[in-house]
Amino acid sequence: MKRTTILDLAKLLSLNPSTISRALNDHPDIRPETRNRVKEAAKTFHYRPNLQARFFRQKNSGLVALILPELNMFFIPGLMDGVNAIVKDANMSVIIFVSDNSAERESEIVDHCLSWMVKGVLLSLAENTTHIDHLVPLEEAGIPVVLLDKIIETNHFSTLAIDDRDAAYQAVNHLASQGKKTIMGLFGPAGLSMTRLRMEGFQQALTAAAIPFSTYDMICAENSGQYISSFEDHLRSTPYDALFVMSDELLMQVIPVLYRLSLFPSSLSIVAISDGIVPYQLYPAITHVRHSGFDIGKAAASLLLDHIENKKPAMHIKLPVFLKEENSVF
Amino acid sequence: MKRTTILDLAKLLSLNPSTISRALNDHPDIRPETRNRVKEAAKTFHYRPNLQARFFRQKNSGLVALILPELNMFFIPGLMDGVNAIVKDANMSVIIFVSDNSAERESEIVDHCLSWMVKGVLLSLAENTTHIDHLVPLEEAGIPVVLLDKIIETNHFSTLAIDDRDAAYQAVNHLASQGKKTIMGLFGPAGLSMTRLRMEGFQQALTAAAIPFSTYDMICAENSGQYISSFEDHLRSTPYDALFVMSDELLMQVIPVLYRLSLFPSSLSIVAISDGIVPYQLYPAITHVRHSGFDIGKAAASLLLDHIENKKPAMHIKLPVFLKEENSVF
DNA sequence: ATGAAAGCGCTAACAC
DNA sequence: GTGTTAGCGCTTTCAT
Repeated sequence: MKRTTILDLAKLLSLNPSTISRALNDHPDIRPETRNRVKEAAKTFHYRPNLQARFFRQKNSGLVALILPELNMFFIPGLMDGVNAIVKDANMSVIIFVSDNSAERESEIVDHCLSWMVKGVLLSLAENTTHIDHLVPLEEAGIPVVLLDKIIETNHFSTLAIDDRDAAYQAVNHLASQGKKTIMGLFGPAGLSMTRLRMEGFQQALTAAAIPFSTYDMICAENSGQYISSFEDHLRSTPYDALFVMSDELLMQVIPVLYRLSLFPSSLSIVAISDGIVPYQLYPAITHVRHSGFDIGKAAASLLLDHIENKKPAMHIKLPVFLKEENSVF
Repeated sequence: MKRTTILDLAKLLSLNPSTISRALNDHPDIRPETRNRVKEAAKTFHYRPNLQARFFRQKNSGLVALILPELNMFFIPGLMDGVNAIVKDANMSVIIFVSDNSAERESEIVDHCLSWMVKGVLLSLAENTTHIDHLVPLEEAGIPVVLLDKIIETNHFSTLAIDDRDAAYQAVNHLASQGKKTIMGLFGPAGLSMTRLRMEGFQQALTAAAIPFSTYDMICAENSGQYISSFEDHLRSTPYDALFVMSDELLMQVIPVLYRLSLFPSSLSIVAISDGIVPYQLYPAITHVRHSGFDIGKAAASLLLDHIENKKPAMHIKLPVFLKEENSVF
């Protein structure tokens, strides 16, 4: 059974294809009577627009690309939800790509987005992406890009992330204000700008609190989780009174270690940067600086739509974050 | 700067557009020499295929739709990852939709998939979807559908999920084999077939172990989490020696309650159906029947591709699950 | 091994 | 307010 097309409807109603098209798209020129006739016929004959044809004709795609380095349980679902909420309200759809944290793959995906003629790109960078040269073709094609979460600041594209430095600062400042002196910071991959900023915030807070700082108080755990065991050895041999953890991912890895060493919940104060779910799995709940994937997704998608509609200069947005303090009383 | 098209290349090389097209697509008819000339020109002039045009011409879209009821941190990221892994290897892309657990929205999305001329649909049903009438148009259009995770069994479409009944059976059987007698089962929304099957497995295991069963030993928590508090009251007043939790989502909600009542980790044995992450956040880790969103996503996407390539009858696949026992020794 | 030509379904000038 | 017409970029018969 062939699919009903605009031409079919045109013949059926002895009208011109363009009239059908206009009627279906609520063009003001069309008489309401005609419009209704057309829409009725469309309904009875199960007409469905061929988006492929429409977008081809219109030289755009109604698609927003979301490129993510990986799909994990932290942050990503919320982020996607936020993106989706905004994009669907703009009558567009989300086409999703995963770079598997590979800069080369990311580059291929960007190419593919060009081929798809997407209307915009939301991109969270792969871990080993060190420059944004591969995005130049998007810029040349006039396709707006918003970098989110894992970003590199550049004049060419807007970026949106939380205020990483301040997040770490607030967290560590809280520990300092509790009188904690020996503080261990646990960080993610050292290559990420996100990590560097959080390390800066960490150090700045220590400095501000006049807490003597040595590099031994920071550990960068690369992706694998194998570093966690060296971290365990370190913890075993060195007494800390507080621990700063820069992400939910690390928090989740480190918690079993702390249980094993009986450092949690009793002797070690913990503060994390978190989306606020994992901290409540623990008892007592963990004080954390709260961020939200959903908010970031929403904000980034809104910004992208803004860029799609109005050509405007790139901007760098830092979403503020707030400390969510938990009572550590038993 | 206009985008380079096949026509541009044709003029440039004094060849016919069709030759260019064939050369770029490695058609065997084309002489290697010509092919290389064309590909070189394509590279130097930054030719990018217009997928919109190609797919329009070919009457398909290179898109697989993934329709999910919601984006949560359990299961979904893994599922998406699995889907994506398979789909990208088949040179197709994933277009994602979220039904927000609304049957009406799901219906609209299905319509939209038709308009997109997607090559196949992976669908996890909304909570209040009770029939699959809205999928008939897909069937009529010859677009394969695979229902996954949240499913309704039907003759019309393939389904893929874990063996829910067996998962619950194994879990409760394990508790029974440990000599547990008073067992509380915590379940999700009663409307889901997934829930009903897990309840069946729960009861069957109790029956098999000759454990007297009363309906008071089961609670269905509807989505909101407000039921959790009534569950807390119930737990406070009734002494159980074991708890079965049917999902990670519930497990995560219930853990803080158990801590609060001091039922965990000491007095109450817990078994859950889980993807195996949350159980290790706790100490001691929780014995669970392990399933995997990634595996389900991969299997469902593979099945869908199979349906896309070869017209074959619908099948119902139940992925097996296994008990992952943890030592509860302190 | 390459060329010629048609057409996928839709929209947007431009006419009337 | 509706019709006419052309064409988006690509693939694919069919012919040579």
